[in-house]
Amino acid sequence: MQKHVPVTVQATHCGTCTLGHVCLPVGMPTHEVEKLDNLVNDRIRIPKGEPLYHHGDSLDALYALRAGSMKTIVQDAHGQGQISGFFLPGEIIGLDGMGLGVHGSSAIAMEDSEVCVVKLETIDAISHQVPSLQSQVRRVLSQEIARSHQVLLALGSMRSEQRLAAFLLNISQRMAALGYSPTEFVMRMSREEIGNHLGLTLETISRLFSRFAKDGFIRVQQRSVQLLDMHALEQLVGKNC
Amino acid sequence: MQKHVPVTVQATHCGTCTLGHVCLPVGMPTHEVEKLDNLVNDRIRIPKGEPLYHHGDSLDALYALRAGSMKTIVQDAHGQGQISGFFLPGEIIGLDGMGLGVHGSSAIAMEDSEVCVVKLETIDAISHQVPSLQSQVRRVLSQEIARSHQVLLALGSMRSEQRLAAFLLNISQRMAALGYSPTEFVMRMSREEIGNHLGLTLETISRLFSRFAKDGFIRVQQRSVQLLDMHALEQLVGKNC
DNA sequence: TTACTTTCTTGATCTAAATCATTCTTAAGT
DNA sequence: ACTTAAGAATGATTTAGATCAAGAAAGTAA
Repeated sequence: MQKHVPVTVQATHCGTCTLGHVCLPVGMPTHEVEKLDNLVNDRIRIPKGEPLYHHGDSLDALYALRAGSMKTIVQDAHGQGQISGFFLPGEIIGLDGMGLGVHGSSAIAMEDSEVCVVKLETIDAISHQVPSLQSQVRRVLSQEIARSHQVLLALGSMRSEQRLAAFLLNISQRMAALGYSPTEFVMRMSREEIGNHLGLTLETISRLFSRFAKDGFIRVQQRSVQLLDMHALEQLVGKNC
Repeated sequence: MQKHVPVTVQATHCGTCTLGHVCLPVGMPTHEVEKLDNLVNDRIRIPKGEPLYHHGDSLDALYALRAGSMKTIVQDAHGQGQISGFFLPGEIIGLDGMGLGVHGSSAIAMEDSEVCVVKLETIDAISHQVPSLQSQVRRVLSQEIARSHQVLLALGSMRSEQRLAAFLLNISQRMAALGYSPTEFVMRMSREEIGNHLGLTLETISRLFSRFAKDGFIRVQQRSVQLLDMHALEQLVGKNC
């Protein structure tokens, strides 16, 4: 399934990776990060639209998104799926299904992307020398839980406009963490994908974008968004009425 | 916040606990489970309606539900929360927020309950002797992710009747895992709580129960439910039309 | 028992968002 | 450039589920 294009010659180590401050090693002291040289078993390039893995594939590794962006889709038995998350560089993919050893979702590249492959057995091996690694893995796992709880909150108890506002603010925050502008960014996903993720239709998303723009909250041009009034968006999410 | 009622005298160990086959030690060889004697630091009784922890409380342990049932609530900034999950004996609570060290949700007992307290540092300490413990923790964490992805799927892409059917089947499955009847059980939660969890109102839940009963899928009497036609419920969840 | 509270059911009405339908944009291929 | 296709905006209509409202059960306390 996967297109293995191991970028071997000049293998990047966690110690030298520019994403260290947002990826798996977040918060680890520098001298510990340096011990993670052999953590990444492989790096894979995934062309736009191609899967990193599919629902049902067996699993023995997790993936750190190094470049590009991906989406994960939870498959419904007989229907089309629900997009459970969008991923930006430095974020970890493939955390569900670690229990059963089988992926519970599919991961698709939204643009040409590259991931670092971290095998579970490698994690266990390295954590003999670097005990804090285990807690790092726990951290990203629990972050993923917290993340999906936030989506749950949106889907379960927010109205359409609140969902989109919360979504935009979330993207903004993650862009900022990557060092990009929190107020101006290009979204890699279509209206339909946003709608799917938020439990709405593409028409509703489109209308909301227009309305937010009319109200002066944002400026939209295709997939590039500019947040003009983040406070208004925050207020929108906050109010339960 | 917590009512510590350490059941000290005859402390129960994982090795002798009857929930071993569904709880943290699932799948571990017996001789390894025996080494978990000191895993449980404490046991706490939580009376009905009382919190085990609250959103924002600092966190240094996770909890294994030993008896009773609990619900976890994700708090919205200004409004009331969304019930992110219902928990049965043997299930692990408090997995979100492990990253930040702060609980991202609140856990409330739905009936008089008892939990085993497992401190994170104890886990790390014991995993020196029992290396497989780390992967057990990873397993429950990723299970929690998978679980909340299922809820996400329900909230994002199912109609009301499908959500309730999926919910009933899920409870059924977990009751079966505990050795109870999969077709006849008493639910600890109110219509309102079910509705909240599924992103619906209590009226809708009530109407759906009535309709399912009329259609011969189930029999309901207050909170005790009997699944008469599980196949019909499965079909209902499956069809996307 | 009675009174009282909480939970549940059922009906009537309303509304947010879905669906259906059409035009407009932008991008991609020949 | 022209042609075709995919994505997006916007209007018209429908509908699933919310909201409003009123009783009926069931549990609890006096």
